[in-house]
Amino acid sequence: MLDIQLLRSDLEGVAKRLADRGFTLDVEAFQALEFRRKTIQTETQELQARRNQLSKQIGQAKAKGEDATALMAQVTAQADQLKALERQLHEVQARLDDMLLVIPNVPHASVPAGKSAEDNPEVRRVGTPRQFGFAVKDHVDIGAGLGMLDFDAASKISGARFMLLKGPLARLHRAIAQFMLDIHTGEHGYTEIYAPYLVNAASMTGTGQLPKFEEDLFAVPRSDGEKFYLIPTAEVPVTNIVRDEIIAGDKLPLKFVCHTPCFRSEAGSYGKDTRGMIRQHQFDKVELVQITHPSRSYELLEELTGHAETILKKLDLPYRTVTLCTGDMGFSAAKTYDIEVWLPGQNAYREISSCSNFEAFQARRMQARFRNEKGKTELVHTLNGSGLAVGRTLVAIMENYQNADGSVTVPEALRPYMGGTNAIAPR
RNA sequence: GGAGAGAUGGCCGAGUGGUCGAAGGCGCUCCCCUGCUAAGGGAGUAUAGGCUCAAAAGGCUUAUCGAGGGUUCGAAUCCCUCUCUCUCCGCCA
Repeated sequence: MLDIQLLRSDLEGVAKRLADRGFTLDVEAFQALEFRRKTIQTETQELQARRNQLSKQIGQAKAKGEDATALMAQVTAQADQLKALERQLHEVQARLDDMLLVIPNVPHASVPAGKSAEDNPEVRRVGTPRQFGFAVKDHVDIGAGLGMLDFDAASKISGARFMLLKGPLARLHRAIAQFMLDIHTGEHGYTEIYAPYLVNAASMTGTGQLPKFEEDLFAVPRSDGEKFYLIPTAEVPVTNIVRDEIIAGDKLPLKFVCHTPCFRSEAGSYGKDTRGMIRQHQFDKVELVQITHPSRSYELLEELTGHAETILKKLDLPYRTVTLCTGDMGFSAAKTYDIEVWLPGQNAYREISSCSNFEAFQARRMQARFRNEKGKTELVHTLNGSGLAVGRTLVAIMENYQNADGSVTVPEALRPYMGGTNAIAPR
């Protein structure tokens, strides 16, 4: 959520910056609502002040044993009008809130302008794609050849966009997550979190998934008529740890790492990535979250992105990092780096991590604050990034470490997690 | 699933219809005293808004005692609904 003060003071400027990311801010509608709010609020508060004053006098009069009926009549006379105004004010403020909740974040000044993914500048490229002396297969064929990746069973059990792993490949999937958690906790100073996979609407609103993107989420009904939402990323439960909290300034930054399954309906992505495990309704991810002092959030975004990249370096997977341009950024982000891993089966770099600084956008929705140097409360900045998507890391390993005989070499860093196994071979 | 208790400021805790944004304590900040330490004395210390002001300072004002609704001239206090927490019983990985 943007600061309403910013909209009041620089509406045209905000509209212009939002236009860069393809969002049209309805300036007239905002101004009209603001004008109404101002008028009604002023009038309401005047009547409230009058009521409070008269009520006080009534109290004093009664204490002295005097007759207060005249004063009471005065309050009664304006009661209906006040009630009507309070109701209107309530309604206008709710509408203003609704409007604010669906306005995306303003891109940071360092974000390059652009319309789509094609305009994302590359920041760096690390590692060299391997030369294969044989015809490379994609992970679907490799998995089928191994007899350890079964989409038929998954579609029988659940439907499209699910997968089932077996044997050593399932273990490799588990090993990847364990490895990532160990690196981030042991070398990067993150605290491991285990969090709920079902969350309430307030949490989803806090991080920005609601109210605008409900169709992207899975939900389960509750007996009380409300619903639980399945988390689309650990960002949601983990960032909401600090919702409605005031954190001591010297505790910042908070650094959390959390491995969870992620559930996405993938509405509107029909036909995209239908082959393989690139785009699933359920996938695992190790997520990094930082809660920071506003003055350090951009510095820490670089650091966090580096933490995610470390995993790829340790796995010896070639990748590149791009800055998302204004037109390609997510709703809540002020700046995002995508890390893309090389997939020989697709002959392309594909997203495996997305690292963002949300500035105070989520913090304002969540009322997540800290006590600053002056002892005043101030909104924190929130950051997060995948460190990394587990399923896509598995894909990358299968494709980059494939051998001519259909086996897959286990990257050295993962062997301790695989009981010392060097390779996964067809059985 | 059944029965009961509770939710107040950064924290603890008082407050059952009137001048209560809220006693007291702790914590924190500043000052004083004391030749270290410890102790003592004083002052201050919630948040979010609105209007005003060129801006800042300031001034006026509203809301907030788990959430929402209601009663009342007036609600932390009374009524209703909901949420959450705790205790006991039952069930359970």
